[in-house]
Amino acid sequence: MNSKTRAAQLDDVSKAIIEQLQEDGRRSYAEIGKAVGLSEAAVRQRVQKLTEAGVMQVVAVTDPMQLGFYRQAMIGLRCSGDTRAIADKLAALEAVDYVVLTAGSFDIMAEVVCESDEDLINLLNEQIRKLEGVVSTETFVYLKLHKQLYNWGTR
Amino acid sequence: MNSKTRAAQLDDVSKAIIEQLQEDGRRSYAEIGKAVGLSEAAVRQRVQKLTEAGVMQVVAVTDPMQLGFYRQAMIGLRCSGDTRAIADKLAALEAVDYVVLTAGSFDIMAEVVCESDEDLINLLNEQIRKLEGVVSTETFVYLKLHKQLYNWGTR
DNA sequence: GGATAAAACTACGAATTCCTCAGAAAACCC
DNA sequence: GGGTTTTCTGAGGAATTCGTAGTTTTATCC
Repeated sequence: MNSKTRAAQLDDVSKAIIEQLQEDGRRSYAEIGKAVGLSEAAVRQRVQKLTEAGVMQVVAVTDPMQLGFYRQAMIGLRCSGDTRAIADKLAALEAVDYVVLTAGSFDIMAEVVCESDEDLINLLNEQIRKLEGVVSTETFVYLKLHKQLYNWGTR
Repeated sequence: MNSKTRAAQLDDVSKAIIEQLQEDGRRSYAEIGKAVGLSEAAVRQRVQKLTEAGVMQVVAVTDPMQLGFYRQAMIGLRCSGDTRAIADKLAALEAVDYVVLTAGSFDIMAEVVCESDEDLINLLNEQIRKLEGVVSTETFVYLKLHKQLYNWGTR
């Protein structure tokens, strides 16, 4: 039973808790409790359950630009053979932070984070395009990140 | 002076703090202090500064699948005119959680989160493809999310 | 429908953490 | 060197979290 693929229907209270933590991941259980109408302990239990179930996790997210990674790109890959195996190898690369199997003119899309154009070129030629089964790639260099949200699931 | 675009070089201690919070965004300041060799108050001050500077934020991230959004896709857009204006309009759509201006055969790439195929079709036809300046779109439906990381910036 | 089991919630004391502030140390700038 | 700013530490009190026990609610089974 893979609980990661099926939706456990969340009630409004759990959604409200998630919303609170999407605004501020360090907000206190007590404060969240006040906002959603639950005791502190109940909020704590729910957060623990939601986290264990993989529905939600509280983490720090950073801005690549501010950390010296000046070049980001989305790479579309056309492949032969088993795309899952290729996706595994892509996922193992340090510079790759996002990999998804897709339907369409690309079989896989991967987002990469690099320190410079040179790193990106190296990554592409030395690592990605040498993978067996990768037929061709198309690179979309990021000019400007315009929107990035983490708060779906509560609308 | 837009501090959001230039990297303020982080020292190793701040990077270590970020790593701690990437593992668990609710870890206590005292515990982080022990791990990085700083007092609890100093950790708190640094976290506050990092957050205010936009280098990092601690938030809850959720799994769309577990929340009933069964259809995700990346949409590549070819546009005429000012792509920034179009990106703004895309960003304003609820179902759109990620918008980036790119160089390459697409001018904009947008990730969307929908509850069903029908929602996706509606979104595409009623909202996105009706936007002025959108010449053509290509949709890459997600088959399987393979990797999703939030811990660049510390490698 | 009633008994039983499981799950979710509340309450509360103890332990821990957070917040504020004052002062020390370090870094920086003429 | 003197002055200024920034960063850090330590300490006390306030607030939060944790663990646990007991209660209520919900679900299950016959």
